Amino acid sequence: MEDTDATRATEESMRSMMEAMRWIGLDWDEGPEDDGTSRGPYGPYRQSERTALYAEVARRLEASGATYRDHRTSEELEAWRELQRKGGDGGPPVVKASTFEHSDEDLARREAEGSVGSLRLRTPESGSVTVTDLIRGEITWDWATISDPVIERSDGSATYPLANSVDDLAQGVSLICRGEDLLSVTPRQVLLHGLLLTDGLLDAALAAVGFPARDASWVAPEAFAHLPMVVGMDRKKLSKRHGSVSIQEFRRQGFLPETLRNYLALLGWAPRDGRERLDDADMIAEFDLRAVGRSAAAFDVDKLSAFNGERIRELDPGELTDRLTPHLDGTYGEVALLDTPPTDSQRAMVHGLVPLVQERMQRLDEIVEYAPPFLVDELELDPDSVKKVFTKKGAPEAIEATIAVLPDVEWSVEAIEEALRGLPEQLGIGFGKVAQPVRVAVTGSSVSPPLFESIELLGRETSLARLRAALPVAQEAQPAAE
RNA sequence: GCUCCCGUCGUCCAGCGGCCUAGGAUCCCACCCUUUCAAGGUGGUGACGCGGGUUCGAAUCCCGUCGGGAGUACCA
Repeated sequence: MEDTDATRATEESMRSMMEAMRWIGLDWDEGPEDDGTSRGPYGPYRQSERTALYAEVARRLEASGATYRDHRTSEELEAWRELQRKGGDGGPPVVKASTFEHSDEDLARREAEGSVGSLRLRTPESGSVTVTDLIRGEITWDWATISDPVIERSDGSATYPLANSVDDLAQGVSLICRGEDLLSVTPRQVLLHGLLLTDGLLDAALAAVGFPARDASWVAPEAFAHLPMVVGMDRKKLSKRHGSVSIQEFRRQGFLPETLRNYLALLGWAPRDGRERLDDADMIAEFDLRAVGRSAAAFDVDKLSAFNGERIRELDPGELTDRLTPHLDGTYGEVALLDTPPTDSQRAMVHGLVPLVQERMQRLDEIVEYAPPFLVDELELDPDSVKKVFTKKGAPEAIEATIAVLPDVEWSVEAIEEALRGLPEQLGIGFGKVAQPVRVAVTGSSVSPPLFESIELLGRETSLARLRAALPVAQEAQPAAE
């Protein structure tokens, strides 16, 4: 867990990240646990708990001459960079020991003033590095274009380059797989790996601070894989709503974790046979880093939604009922249509509703659009639907006829359908002219789950009560007689 | 500015010199089905950034160009 930046890595943000990973279904064999402990033989696994190791390594690196101290203040550095960028003496802002190391006098003066300075790693002044990336192939940089990184801040804390390089080796990391944004940081990482392995520097440091010894067979990580960035539909990187925050957001919106896993795997990759619908076993069996694409992928919520709807339709009704519950009891939203936990009758109602809504949902949170008529005592009629449907000629008659026929039908979907189907002929109008007014009366809206099923689910009493209550509204809405 | 990366339908992928008058998915449109909304079915619009090469033949190889992205922190 990379929490070397104390200002960003709060207890809360770390917890939220682990929760998000667990929800989406990513587990780990070795690493931190929720309760603050660790699991695995090469811990601790929070970088904030490994500071003694980093400091020990830094001392040894310093003693070996691989580093130098930089006493410049942030202001001095910023001014220098500004000058360089503007073309000051022609070069880009590359920090190299050759031009940056303090003279003996300057060093003495700064130290006398009490400055500690930060610790920079000396990178080669010339020559080049080539790293092999599983996704991008060979990439080469000239060392002259690479700045000497700060590996220890003036307050003594380790920075990401040091901490990660140490942990790569100390914890036996075999594959470094991360975003493309970290590609340019790779040269200094391999440089550090080499230094840490030289003369057993890391092993000695590990022993000195009492951390678990490395397995002797570990060398440097076998491979790097820099994955393409995921960007928004506007091609800008997913900054504002990224990371754990948006994962929790997807959860609230009712995306299934298995949908997210499937969709995310397809960003930058596709199985050989081109199938898009993959379960975990498929992905584990077929995923191949070498087949990952190299260009940034835009996150398309429409496509995600389509996938999600497909998976919702495949859930069995009992499972869907369970998954819907947190969207109805106020866990994820402000609307609480169910008690917590739901009563037996509430659960039965949701269970009965599931077959009616399953094929018309893309996200679980859409249940709040369908459920109210079935879970609420006092039905409110949607004004737009009233205006659109009740004003039509024949609406009150259709409702009256339904009221007349409903008390005596056998209470089944089929019988209800048969009874209502008989009405158009009797009234001399089309079936739509009957169904719509009845729909609005019973469900409160001109858009609802299938009518006969809805009536059946609501029950004879509730359906009749709603029809009777709506009748005067429909009569009122009729255009004045000429 | 400098360094590195990338460039096939709006979007995600397939394509690895001829099977491509470029395929699938999503989106959009039309039609069918239909009690509303969906779901489902059928069909359709839509792309190799540009310019040079190499080759009998290029989306596929090479060069250039343009465009996009990332990095350029005592953040990670």
